[in-house]
Amino acid sequence: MQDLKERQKQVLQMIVTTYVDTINPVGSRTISKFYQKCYQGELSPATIRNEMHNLEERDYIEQPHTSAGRVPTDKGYRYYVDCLMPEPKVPPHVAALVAREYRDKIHHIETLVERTSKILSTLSEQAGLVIFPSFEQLALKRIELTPIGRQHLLVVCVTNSGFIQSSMIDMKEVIPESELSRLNRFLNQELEGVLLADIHTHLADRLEQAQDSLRALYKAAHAIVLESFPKAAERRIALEGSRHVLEQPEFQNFEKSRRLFKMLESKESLMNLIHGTSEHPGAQVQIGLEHQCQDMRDCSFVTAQYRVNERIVGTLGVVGPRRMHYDRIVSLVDFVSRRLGEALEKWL
Amino acid sequence: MQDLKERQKQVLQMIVTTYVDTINPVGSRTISKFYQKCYQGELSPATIRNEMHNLEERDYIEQPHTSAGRVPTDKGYRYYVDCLMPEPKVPPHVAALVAREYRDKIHHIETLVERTSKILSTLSEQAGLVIFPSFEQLALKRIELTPIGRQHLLVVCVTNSGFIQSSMIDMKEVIPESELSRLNRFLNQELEGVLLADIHTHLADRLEQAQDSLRALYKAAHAIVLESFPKAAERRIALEGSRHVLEQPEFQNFEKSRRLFKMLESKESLMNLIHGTSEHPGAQVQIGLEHQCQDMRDCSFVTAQYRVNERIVGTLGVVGPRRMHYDRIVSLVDFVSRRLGEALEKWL
DNA sequence: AATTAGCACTCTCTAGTACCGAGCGCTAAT
DNA sequence: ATTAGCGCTCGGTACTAGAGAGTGCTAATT
Repeated sequence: MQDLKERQKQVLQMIVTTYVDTINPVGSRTISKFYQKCYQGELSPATIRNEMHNLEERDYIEQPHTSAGRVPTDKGYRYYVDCLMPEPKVPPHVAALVAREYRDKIHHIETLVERTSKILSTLSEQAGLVIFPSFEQLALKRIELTPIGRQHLLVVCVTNSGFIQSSMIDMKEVIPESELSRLNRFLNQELEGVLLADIHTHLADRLEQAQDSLRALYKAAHAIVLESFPKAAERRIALEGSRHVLEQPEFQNFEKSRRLFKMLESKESLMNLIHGTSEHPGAQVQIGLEHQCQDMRDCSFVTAQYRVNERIVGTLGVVGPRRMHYDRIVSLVDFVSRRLGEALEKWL
Repeated sequence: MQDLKERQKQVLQMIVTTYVDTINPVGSRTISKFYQKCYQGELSPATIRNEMHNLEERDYIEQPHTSAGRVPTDKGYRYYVDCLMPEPKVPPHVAALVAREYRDKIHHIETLVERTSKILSTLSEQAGLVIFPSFEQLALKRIELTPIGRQHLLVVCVTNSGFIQSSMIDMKEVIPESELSRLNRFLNQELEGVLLADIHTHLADRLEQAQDSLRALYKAAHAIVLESFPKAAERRIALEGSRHVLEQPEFQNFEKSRRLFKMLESKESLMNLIHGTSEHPGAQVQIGLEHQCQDMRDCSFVTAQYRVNERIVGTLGVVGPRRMHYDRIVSLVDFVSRRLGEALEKWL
């Protein structure tokens, strides 16, 4: 694809920005006036019409119907986001608002995540969503076995960064106190520094190579670990402010809003759409059909990974109509993802 | 309010049921035919019109406009729910569906609650909601202090019914192992059988009466309890299937759906609406403006408390348009509330 | 006294029509 | 390469007419 001429870029940019602002298909007259104001040059509507024709031939814009103005296509938005959009910058008052939300101590990780989702939604005026962090990529610091009554064992593990994961397991047979504390010491020796994701295989490997004298110990340890770390921890999503999307004029249409809500309510589909996105730092944008999901063809996603100790632990972002203020939203999502990471690091 | 005549009841009942089924204001002709089918009697449209006139004068039904059929008012629905509705009965296939959802072991309480909410939503074809259980009204069985590293203390408490609540607290100063286990034993002696809600005041009272020798111990215990049981545990709500309400014809109207979603997204308002409801067993119904909330004037709530060991621990229910199948929904909500209670009891 | 047939009236909903205006494409002139 | 001008297309709005559903009222009937 050969690149666009300078003036075509200008026209495309104006079409995108005015369309995003006004929802009205943009006509040549409007652009002509706008051009005068922005670039001091003089261009007649007819000239603009010619440029528009070129842009339309190359699929950057389209007409909803004859005798209407032009509207950006997915490709047009994409070009805008990649090449035309002003450098994303978070305005100070937004930064201040976000900072204030994270200021006071938050006791539950749920609260933190849900609050983040709400921040995204309020400041973007779209739907905000946060996939709950997974600590699979963090290293184990210590593990603690506590008997609860006679029947149950509470397994608590703490990661390097101070996160706690606890679960209760049934014990088939009663393990004496002394045995338990030996097992506990053993687990800590074996597993300190191992990634939570690798604990299973680590123990399984060691069990195979183990001498007979240690086999029993390994076996007990493995059993405990197996039960207390469910293999595929189902990940939760916090979604806030879907009503904002509903309020967009393009979703007045009943059929469209129905489809949208079907999607937003299915956590699995949402997960698929935004979880696989690239690992590069900074925000990614998926525009319209780029994500291949017919039901969401009128929506765009702006997402970013968030990190703890430079390890990716989750994804967050914003869902809105294709017609969105990409520059504002991209900077917001990027900014919030960093703040959430920091908040998690400072958490305990 | 004097009661209705038998035939008026019949007419009102037919108006409610056919309106709920069809969304169309019900005319005298329709009722006349319906009457023939149900009661074998013969009544001309004109007679029905007279009865309708009476019912309208007494505010049980109203006309959207002259020359339209009749529609039940809040008062009309209320009379239907209180006096006319068939005895709520859960059809066997619904019971089976619900039972299946609770059959396999569920590891997290979040999963259990969210699944319940989804059940309510799917089977009612409305929005389902469950307020997370609060264990404040359950008695403490044991409490366990575990040091994590040198900085933190994990406080785990188990209720009579086997529920776990754990929280991590910062320690200002390092407490030696022996001191800690003494404290632990002490806490268990003091607090076994006390309601979670009363733990604070219980310890505070004892502290005041304590002899000097025990003062230090009480003080430490109180400090720990204060930090690990946040005073007002903010309660979460699981809400599923709001899209169903959106799909109802009466919410096609943009302004109405906007108002509805504003409400549904504000957990606090929802909480206020359904939390205060009566403690009687079985489902309660709030119809239209009965709940005094203008933003929800077109909605009804069907809610029920759910219990663990006969103690109320939470509320669940269904939100939908005023025009809903009250008999079906009431039986469903009542049924599910009992099943959730049982599931929680059998939980560990 | 209760019921019913008949009729005039009201109001919504739909379809059809006409018209306005925005915006385009094309051609010919600059 | 740019632009002025013209004819054309098409969505949106306003207006009208007619159909249909349903009522309320009156007078007749049981």
